[in-house]
Amino acid sequence: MVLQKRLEYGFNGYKVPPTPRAPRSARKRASKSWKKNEDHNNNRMCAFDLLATVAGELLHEGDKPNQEENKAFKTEEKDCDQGSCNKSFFLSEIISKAPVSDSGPTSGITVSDFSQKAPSAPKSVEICKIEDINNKEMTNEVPTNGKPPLVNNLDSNVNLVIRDDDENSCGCTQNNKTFGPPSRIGDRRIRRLLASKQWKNCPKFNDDYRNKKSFYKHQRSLRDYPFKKRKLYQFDNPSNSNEDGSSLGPTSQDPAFQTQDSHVKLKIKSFRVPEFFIEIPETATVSSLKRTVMEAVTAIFSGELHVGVMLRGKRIRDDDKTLLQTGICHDNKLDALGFTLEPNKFQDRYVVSPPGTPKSLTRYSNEVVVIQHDDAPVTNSRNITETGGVGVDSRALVAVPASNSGGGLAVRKSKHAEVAQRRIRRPFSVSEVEALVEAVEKLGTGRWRDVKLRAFDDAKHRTYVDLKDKWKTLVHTARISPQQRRGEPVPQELLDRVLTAHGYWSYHQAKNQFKQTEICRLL
DNA sequence: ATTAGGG
DNA sequence: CCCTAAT
Repeated sequence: MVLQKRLEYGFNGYKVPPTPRAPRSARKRASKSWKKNEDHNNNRMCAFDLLATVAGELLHEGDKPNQEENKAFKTEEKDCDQGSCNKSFFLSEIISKAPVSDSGPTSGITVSDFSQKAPSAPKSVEICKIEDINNKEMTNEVPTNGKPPLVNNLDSNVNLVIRDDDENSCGCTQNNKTFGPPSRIGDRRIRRLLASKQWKNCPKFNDDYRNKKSFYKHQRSLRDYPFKKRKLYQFDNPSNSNEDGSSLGPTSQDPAFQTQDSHVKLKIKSFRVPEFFIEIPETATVSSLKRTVMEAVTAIFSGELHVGVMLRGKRIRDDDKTLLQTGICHDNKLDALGFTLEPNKFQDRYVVSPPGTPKSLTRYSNEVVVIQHDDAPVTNSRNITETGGVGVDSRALVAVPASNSGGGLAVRKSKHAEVAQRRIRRPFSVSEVEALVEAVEKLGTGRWRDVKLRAFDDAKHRTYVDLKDKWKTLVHTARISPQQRRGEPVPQELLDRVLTAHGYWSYHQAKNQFKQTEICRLL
């Protein structure tokens, strides 16, 4: 095509802007310069035909390095869906459907007989010294959550497609991992290109873009956004206070259910808790051991652990469906309903502080925080001490029962008290860094939402902003000398990959951005 | 909601 | 991590 030739010529002839989105002022300037050039336009081609052509070309450009330039980065990647092969589960049974009249708990689900043993007996708590953990860690694989396929996840068009094929298999699929987006998300890339702010600054493009805008908006509305910032002052809406859906199903507070709905009684016959570790002095009493275990279990249950609901072997993904809609109420067969515990992907272990550890260090929050030690060697004496005196490792968080302040009431204290607590610091573990690097290698540095979805979907406390920030510091860390680095050391291999990926993507991002501006010049 | 960047 | 501007 003539046009493409011309474009290519243009690419070689002009200087690539160093920073895609550097200073806002610069961007403004750029947009002004485009306005100037508007009059030079004499291209007859329909704007959208041109865009389609160009988008296709850009797409090709973006994919090419996948196969050629970046063979060096190819590695193998596993996508495991463990939703159905998770070994930790509740055995449960629907006993009966009971009228709402009996004065049960508000959740509508009655849980009983926790102590009974069943085929899947509770896993015994493993107690070991903290030094052992590092050794064990090498062999202990933490199960990850089952997740929808990544490719689908990336494409908003198929985001809502209900998948059946992964429900009953726990086999791992192998994907090639390379730099650059896979071609299947191509049309999303094109959409992104078209929706880019660069285009919006292009006067010629603008009208067409506006026409398409409602379309994009609709697409967005179909997506379910992964997380909402917790609002602090929601006095008016007590039903919102339950952050992570600790009530299963419709609440009986809802008047509609009070009158019409039947309750479902469940008996959970046994449950298993994922493996966790406890550190406790040899001199501790049995009762304090009990207490510690209880603390750990409580923390695990209310912390970063997901509960999955399975019905007849299939995972129910839609949290908003009622029990009635899902058919939970109808199937009275034993084992029809199951609950899975899904530990956080990166949650290598739980460690609970020994009794006597001061809890005053904890910022209150309305969620239970799990004490989590990193495997970084403790270099100072501010480690956990038996006296519980001065020091708790700075990485250790003390569990605060959520219930002790009336279910999050503490956070929503006063309308005037601006108690938007700074979130607790949670250093990235090496495995998290690894996941981040992998995701950025593939997706680039400008798609943090996708990175989040891809690699941190089940890490509720990691927002895409966090990931972006972490990448920023990683790049910085990689550039400074190892002596200047602090915290848990990141393997040099990872840091190298950070720099490589960062270089790769900043180049390609700049290149693509430049193409857009050039194309706009021609319009 | 997301992205980018400064604090 | 937080905050904000701009999308």
